[in-house]
Amino acid sequence: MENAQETKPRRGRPPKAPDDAAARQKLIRTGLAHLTERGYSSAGVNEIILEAGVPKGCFYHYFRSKEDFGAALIDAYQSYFSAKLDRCFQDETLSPLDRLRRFVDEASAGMAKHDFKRGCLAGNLGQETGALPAPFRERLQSTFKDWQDRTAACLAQAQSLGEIGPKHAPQELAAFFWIGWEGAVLRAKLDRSPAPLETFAKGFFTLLESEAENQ
Amino acid sequence: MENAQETKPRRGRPPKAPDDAAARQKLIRTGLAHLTERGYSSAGVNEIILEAGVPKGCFYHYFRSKEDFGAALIDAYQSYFSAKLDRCFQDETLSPLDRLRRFVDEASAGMAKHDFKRGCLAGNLGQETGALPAPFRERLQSTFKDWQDRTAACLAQAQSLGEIGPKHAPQELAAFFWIGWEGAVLRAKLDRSPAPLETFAKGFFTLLESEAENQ
DNA sequence: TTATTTCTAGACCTTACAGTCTATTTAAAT
DNA sequence: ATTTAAATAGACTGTAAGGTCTAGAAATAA
Repeated sequence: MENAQETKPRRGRPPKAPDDAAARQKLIRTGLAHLTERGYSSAGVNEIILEAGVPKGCFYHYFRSKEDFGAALIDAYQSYFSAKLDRCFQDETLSPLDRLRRFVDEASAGMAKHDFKRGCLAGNLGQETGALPAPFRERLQSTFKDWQDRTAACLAQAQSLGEIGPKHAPQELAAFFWIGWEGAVLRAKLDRSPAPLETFAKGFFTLLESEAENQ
Repeated sequence: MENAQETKPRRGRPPKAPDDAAARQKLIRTGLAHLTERGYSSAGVNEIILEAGVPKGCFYHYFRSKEDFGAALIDAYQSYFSAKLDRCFQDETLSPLDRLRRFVDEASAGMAKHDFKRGCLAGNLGQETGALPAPFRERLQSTFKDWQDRTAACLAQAQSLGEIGPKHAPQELAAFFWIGWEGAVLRAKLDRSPAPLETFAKGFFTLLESEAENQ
């Protein structure tokens, strides 16, 4: 009666909400650092727990397996990144196109902060598809779809404001953007340089400009 | 005297030229299949020699280590691919821009032949940088530089023939192309679909067209 | 033939890895 | 207090991986 939820209170120590579990969070953070740098296959559970300062039993208390952990990392990255996109794409102080530019700048700064040694988790794992647990594929695809949709919405606004022309569908442009952007992140990592990000962004915005001029 | 090369003939069984060594070639071919599909880290020497039907001692006769093998694969892929580019970019029956289109079509057909399960070796390993033997990085970078240079030469021709405008430098465009193309290959592998290749190619050629119109 | 070297062959070794097991400690309900 | 379950702790296990070793077959100069 006094309990808001209908579940009667069980005896024993109640489980922490996953978000509060410090050890779990530490594992996720450390795991993201490792996987964005090394990918899934060559990332070791032992290394990760060592760096996180969490014992093994604890890892397998929160995650059934490395695969389960990997899936959790994809989800964590996906929501972290969606939030980042929203922050940029819903910034009312900027024009829609400038919001996209803001994302590009922030992402670039983010890579710089780690000396261009860390890439995009979705890109890394996407490339590893052939070596990954099968369920990862769908998760990664829907991740890209999500980012693409948010980007398309931003581009649609730009289009309705006349910042870009009506020549191409926003969805098509957004698809183009994410295809190329992931390639740019890949090269930035390989070259340890922001140049590929800039090169791609410059080309992409040139494409958009031409769209505006040719309408 | 009768020997063309100055090296005096040694006793014992003479080493086969690497190109003739059937076992070595089989290993390279099988290795390329595995690494384009799974990358370096998760590809197993044992699996490869098993599929190649070559005993282990034989592998370590031709290659000092997995790393050495990987380096040989990069070189093999690099020269195989450069030849492919030359075949396209020096096709006199086509206009320069159509040569690039030919490359896109051939590469797309190549991926389709393997059900989009195999990607680009350089792209795969580039993404794995953080987990790779350090010397691989430079090798991969020079691989991309080589492809980019060949592509820039083709675009320069297109520019001198007026197929594209003088707005951007061919090197810049070629850099943009390879950044995005590798991203497209990544996504094509993840999606098991030619769509990303087409989407990127379409956008890229649109960009070039606008270059022509705006000159 | 014989000496010498390459190439083939695969059993074996070592290490690193994901995953298990058994305690112990901590926190809440009774 | 006592009971119950969560969370921490880390030694241990089994296997798969890269790499070594030794032996023999094949090839050619002497």
